[in-house]
Amino acid sequence: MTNRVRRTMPILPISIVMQLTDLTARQIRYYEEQKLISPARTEGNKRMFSLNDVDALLEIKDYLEQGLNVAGIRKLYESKEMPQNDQAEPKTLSDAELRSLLREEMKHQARPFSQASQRHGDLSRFFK
Amino acid sequence: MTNRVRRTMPILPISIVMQLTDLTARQIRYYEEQKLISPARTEGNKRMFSLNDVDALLEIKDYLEQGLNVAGIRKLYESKEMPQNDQAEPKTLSDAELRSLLREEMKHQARPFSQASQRHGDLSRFFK
DNA sequence: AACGGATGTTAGATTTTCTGACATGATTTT
DNA sequence: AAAATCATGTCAGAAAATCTAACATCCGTT
Repeated sequence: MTNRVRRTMPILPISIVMQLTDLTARQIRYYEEQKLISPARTEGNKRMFSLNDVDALLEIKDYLEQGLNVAGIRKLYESKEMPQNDQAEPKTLSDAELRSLLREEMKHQARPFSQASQRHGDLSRFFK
Repeated sequence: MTNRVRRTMPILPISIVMQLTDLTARQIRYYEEQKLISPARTEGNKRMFSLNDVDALLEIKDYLEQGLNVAGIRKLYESKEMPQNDQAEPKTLSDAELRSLLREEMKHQARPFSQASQRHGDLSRFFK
């Protein structure tokens, strides 16, 4: 529980997140606009990122490099973060959607995404 | 070594350090002026703090509350940090190199750290 | 009472970040 | 091939965060 607090506490300004992820501010803001992340804001409206946010960004970056597009990543997250809500199905991907995702995958000869999503996402290794 | 990198990497703006330590900006700047800490600076001259810096501030706060004054704390540190191995941080690493190093480590599933820090600041309250 | 140490407060300058708009190269769709 | 879409670059103007420097204040000591 305390752990969750630690990793979700917003402590990093965008400049540092840029360094940590090698993403531009433009990219980070775009991913937020596309609902892939939801960084906190200061009273003055500045974005402030948690360790979890950085993990997510690294994962997003990874997916993009493997050929997925933002929409696909969003779908992944939507279906992944459903286990909470056991109402009906975790919103299954339509055939068309799935085909689109898979086509992207094959094009870039990427591994199945079950792997990538597990590899990254542990920035806490940076810190003690 | 990597552990040292993690804890010395400047990632926190003063506003966050204020929250983490319950110190005012004035206090933090004063302690720097008095050579108790040496936070990094951005290109634009903004202070950027490491986890070690925060630990140090918590320790300083503790000492002050116990009745020591700044001069006394400085003396303490001067005699404590005499040990020869204090050139452990090769100042030759560029920021880019550091970041790349850290990212590499992350990809390769770095193992947990072991080394105990000399300081006993309780930042670990916040981070794993 | 005067002094020095630690902190508060304020002002003006500079840096950082923000949003919004438009530009661009690469694909995909029509 | 033209048009549309995606992800990102870039720029401008505004607002927020931070900086230094100076002066003020509170509180123990001398």
